[in-house]
Amino acid sequence: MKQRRLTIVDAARDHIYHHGYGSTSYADIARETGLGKGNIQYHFKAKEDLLHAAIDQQIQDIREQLERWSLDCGTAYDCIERFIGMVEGNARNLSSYGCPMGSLNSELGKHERQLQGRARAMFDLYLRWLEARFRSFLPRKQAQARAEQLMVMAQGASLMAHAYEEPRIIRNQARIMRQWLADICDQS
Amino acid sequence: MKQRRLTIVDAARDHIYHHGYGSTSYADIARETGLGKGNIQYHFKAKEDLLHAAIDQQIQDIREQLERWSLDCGTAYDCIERFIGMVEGNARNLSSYGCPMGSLNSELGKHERQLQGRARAMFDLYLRWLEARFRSFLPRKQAQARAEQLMVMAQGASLMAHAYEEPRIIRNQARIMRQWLADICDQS
DNA sequence: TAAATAATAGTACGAACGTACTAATTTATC
DNA sequence: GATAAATTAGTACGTTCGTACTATTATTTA
Repeated sequence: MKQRRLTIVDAARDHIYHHGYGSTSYADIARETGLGKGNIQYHFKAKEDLLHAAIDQQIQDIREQLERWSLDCGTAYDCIERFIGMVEGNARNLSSYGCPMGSLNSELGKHERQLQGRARAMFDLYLRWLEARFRSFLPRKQAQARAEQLMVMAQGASLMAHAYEEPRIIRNQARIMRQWLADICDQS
Repeated sequence: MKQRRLTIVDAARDHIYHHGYGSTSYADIARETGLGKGNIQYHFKAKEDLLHAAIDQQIQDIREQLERWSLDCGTAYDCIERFIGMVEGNARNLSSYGCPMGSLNSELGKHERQLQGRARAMFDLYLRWLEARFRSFLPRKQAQARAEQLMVMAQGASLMAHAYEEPRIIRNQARIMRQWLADICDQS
């Protein structure tokens, strides 16, 4: 049954996001899904498999989200602003638990470099998508630099907001990002 | 013997920075200091005490560093640039292990909110110091916002550089921060 | 120097974890 | 409806961990 697998992965994503990968156990997933511990292990032999599946599903979600944005938004400017809007819209979760990508990368980078490589793929998706949008009105190298800078600001805002448990920090930085984006467009 | 305590705390700081608090055990500290496990526990009854001591010592280091900078640097502009220079100078470590403050806050924020409060004090030191420097040429609210923004950029740069294991990201962002600082000074 | 205190090492214990394994139950297939 | 496969639950095992405890050695103090 495909549905069962999805239930488990969803629970794993939530628990990893809220408590970190190292503090997520089979017992936790079993409790939160109401399934037996052995059942979880039947679907995911090793704990790493659970993490891979959680990341893969999140990558899929991001892909679909970016495709939707590409269709919905008119100009490249609107697309990039949609990204900023997403950050601001998640202010509460970001300040409570940090960024799902950022905090996972931070944790995995400490000891499990191989697993971190998978988590990094999430950043790649956003970075490449943003870079493509910036290329609508900027040369290649500048577009790359701007995409990187925007991700830096978004990640920094998430981390600081999480440290202070302060959604206001996200909102302040979102305003700054919008001004920053407008300035870039004015210049070009 | 005060020296013994310091040896343990130093080892704890390094290990927590490199592997995270959750992946730091008494056995690890014992191995890296060459002391017996029971001895470590004699000096620090609970694991939390070890973390508190590590943070306290780091806070002390930051305090002394900021005082030194306040004396050494001429203008407020120089002071702030010294901060940016520190980030850039640590590019290699930051890309290998992330920021000691940022990654610790990110980890503790997930489950141990009380311990995170102590870690947050490190951010406060830098933020207040930067804010005081910005106030040399900016009104209070603006100085506060600028300090926050600079920390956001520094933390975002560290996190992204760590995710990609790429010191280049730190260096790129340091250049952007310098330009950003120069623009602020021009405007005022 | 003798007694007391501090410091050090080692071990024991209970809990939690990832994993392996087994048995039972459900679902699918012919 | 019988047989095979997939699914589910539960348990057992070996390891690691934080902590508690004991014994031993070094240091201080009177």
